[in-house]
Amino acid sequence: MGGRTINVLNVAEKPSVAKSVATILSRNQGLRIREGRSRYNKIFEFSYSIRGQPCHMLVTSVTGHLMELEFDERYRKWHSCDPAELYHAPVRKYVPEDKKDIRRTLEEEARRCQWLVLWLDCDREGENIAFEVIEVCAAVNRHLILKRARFSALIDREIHEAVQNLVEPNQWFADAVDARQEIDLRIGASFTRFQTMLLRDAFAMDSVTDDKNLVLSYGPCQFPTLGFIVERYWEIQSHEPEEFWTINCSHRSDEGLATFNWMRGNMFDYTSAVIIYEMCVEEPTATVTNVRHHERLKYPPHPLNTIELEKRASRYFRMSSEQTMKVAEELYQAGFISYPRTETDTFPSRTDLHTIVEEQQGHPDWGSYAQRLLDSGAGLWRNPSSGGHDDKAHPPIQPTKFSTGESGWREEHWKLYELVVRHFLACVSQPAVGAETIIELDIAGELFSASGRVILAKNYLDVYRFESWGGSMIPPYVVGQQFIPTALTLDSGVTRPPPLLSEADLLSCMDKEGIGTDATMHDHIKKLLDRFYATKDTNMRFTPTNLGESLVMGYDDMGYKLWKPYLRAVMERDMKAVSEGAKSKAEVLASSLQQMKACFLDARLNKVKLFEAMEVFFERSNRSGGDEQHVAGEVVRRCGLCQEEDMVLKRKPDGNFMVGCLGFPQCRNAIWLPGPVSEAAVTTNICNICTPGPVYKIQFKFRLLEIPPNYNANHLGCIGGCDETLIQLIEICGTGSRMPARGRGPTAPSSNGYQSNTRQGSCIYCQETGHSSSGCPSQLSVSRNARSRGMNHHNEGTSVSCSTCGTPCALRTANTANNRGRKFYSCPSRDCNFFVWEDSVNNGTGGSSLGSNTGRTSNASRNSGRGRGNRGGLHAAATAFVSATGDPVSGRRCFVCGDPSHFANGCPNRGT
DNA sequence: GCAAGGTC
Repeated sequence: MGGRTINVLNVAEKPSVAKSVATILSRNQGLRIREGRSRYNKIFEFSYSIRGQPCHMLVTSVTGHLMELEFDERYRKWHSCDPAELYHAPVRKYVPEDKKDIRRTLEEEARRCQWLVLWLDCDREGENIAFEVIEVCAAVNRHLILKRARFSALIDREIHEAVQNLVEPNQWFADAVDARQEIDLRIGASFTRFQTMLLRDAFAMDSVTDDKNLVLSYGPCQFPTLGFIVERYWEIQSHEPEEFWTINCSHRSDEGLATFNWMRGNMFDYTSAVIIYEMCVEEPTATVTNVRHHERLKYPPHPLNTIELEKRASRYFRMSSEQTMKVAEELYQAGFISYPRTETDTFPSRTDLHTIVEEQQGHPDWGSYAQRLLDSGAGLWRNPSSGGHDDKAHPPIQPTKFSTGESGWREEHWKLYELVVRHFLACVSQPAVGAETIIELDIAGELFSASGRVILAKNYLDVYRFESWGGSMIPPYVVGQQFIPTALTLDSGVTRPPPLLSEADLLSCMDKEGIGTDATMHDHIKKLLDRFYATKDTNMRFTPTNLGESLVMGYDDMGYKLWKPYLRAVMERDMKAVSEGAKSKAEVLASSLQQMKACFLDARLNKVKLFEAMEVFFERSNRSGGDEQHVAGEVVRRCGLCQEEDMVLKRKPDGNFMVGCLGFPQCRNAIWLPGPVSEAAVTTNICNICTPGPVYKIQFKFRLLEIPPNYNANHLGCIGGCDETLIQLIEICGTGSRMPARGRGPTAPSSNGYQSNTRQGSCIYCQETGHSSSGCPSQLSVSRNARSRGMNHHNEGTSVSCSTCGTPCALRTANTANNRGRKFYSCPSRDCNFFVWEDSVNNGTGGSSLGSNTGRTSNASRNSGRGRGNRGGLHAAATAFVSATGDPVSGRRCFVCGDPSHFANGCPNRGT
């Protein structure tokens, strides 16, 4: 090799990498810097030798993608074409306006170079950007020789090795991204245009926003993210509290107080709990059966990556992920922390951890801790653990410059810098050490246990002030020791639904299901807020808006998983196949676009489902103009709800029949007819049972294949409530409509149009289990108006407000073994524990068998939902069997009625 | 006026 000097154009993904590469390769010798056409992307120049070839090196950068994908001009305008055409409309890549100056720099420099070396990040997106750079440069210099530098970190050895071992750019990687971009664009644009144009003007959405240009966007990342929020919301709505019982024991001695928990945990059968409890009270002597001591370690966190930074900032400082990334970016730009967009939670082995700690020694708050870390005699140092993720591009987030705070910093800068530093110091520290004691008791054959913990060494907890480790003292006990408990109580509680999703929960869901990347997750969350699909409360928890819930409900009723993460997962698999050469880009594009187009066309055919879902929450707008004309039909009877208009038989555009009030949308009385109806016509035959009359009978024809064999295809039926055949067919086959019930849990099947109607054992009208549909008090007529926000299918009114927080409480129906059918009010607010049985409100006792309105489980037990065996706190629950003197033995009396002449299991007043 | 992905 050797010979005359060649010009080499080096291009990095961002200015900071260009600077690092240039600094490392030039060894800071003879490095010249000049301006490019764009403000941020400088050009570095120096001499270098690649495998003996003398080179004049020019190092510059882009800022991420240089190009965007867009439809051809003819398809840009929303009304320019049918959205279905967007699945095959021509697309092209172009350099957007704000990137044109970068393109000019590349063109100008490429003209005078012989080689182009691509220093883009070594991931799929980076490879794709590499080809964008190639496209621009090769267009002005056909003779350019193209090379790719592969590096995994910006350190000397890696960079020098990379430049001496240049490889070919990887077309497969770039193709995978091309496919992803095209699929995202076509699906996103087609569904967004479709649902925006369909719904925006059809419904009065002033309650959502005054913005007349509201866009109802659909995206393969934003919708699954919304789906997580809605799903949790539904789970909460459909939660049925279950009453449970547990025995608590406490013992106060000169040494202090010990609280023992029943080892059976929570028992859901009242009678069994009472019987066991009475056995304990009859023989209350406690014998200590076991005393165990052992050492416990609490480990520091793994090195910090983006998602953990976002989650922790949300938990510790209540910062949104979007805000966190903005502030982290600013700290990064100013050089205080390392690159904040990283998946890596493992320090590369060559990281000089000691130097980073040394830099922090002078800090007034954590400087002395840093000094202790460096003192080998203190034994505080520990080599950091590995979280097991490495994106091969960036290290974990760590401090890169010492600061005691800068004049331009806001509170968020302070907090985030402190988090990054303390997190780093924690990572290289020993775990906290605790001594735990567990004491086990036997009372009448029942086992109880208590535990205590003493922290022996705080270690990393000294610097990581965001975490704590509760220590609780427990008096000493010895095996064989006996005592009479100070209190032995039978306490009750009810299971609580899980909480709304927090921002940290949401990020975890997205991470787990592969929705978005660490650099974009916060964007998707913000988009949901910007689009009015969800709101975030002061506790950083997300609730879907009516709009968000309607959209998910609509697609769910079509039976589509468009709001689930599967679509993205399939796409991710396809991308992987393309990047490995197992499938071609064209293959993946053709198959997934064909599938998505079919899905789109089908969704459009079923658009009535979206309408119905929207009708649950929104009034029809006058502007609707009749996109969804209801065909006027024949009168069946007078509307019993508004008593002003007639109910008429209609066939919906999807082919299903219903009887609806002509007063729609003011009156929403509607009766949905069985799905298998193929024809229906109102006759002059008047039902002689149903009142108020007249109710005209309808001649039905059913599709034989869709109904059970013992039913006839032809049926003269009545919709007034007397017709068992009709009721049974609706129960068996479902209606053509979505059901009035919400609160569907994740287990609800939805593979066919009838799924929500075929659940066993519950009434199809009101979804309650206490009666069958033929005995439903609402009969066939269900007012869709009742299905408003915040009321689930158990709601019967909102006449009680929470005495704790004032929130109106829904009246619901219990479905527990002991209280089936019994009504109760419970506060919908997450942090409120208000609960009261309706009968105790009505008879003026104000309390319930739970002893008080606050007999709730604690926060700690909520996450487990129906958590059998959960030991959540029950401290405020009924205290049933402790005498005034504190001696349980002398105070023996029936738990149920208080009579000392018998126990609860023989009580004549006890319910079953 | 649509997506998601880079990054400033």
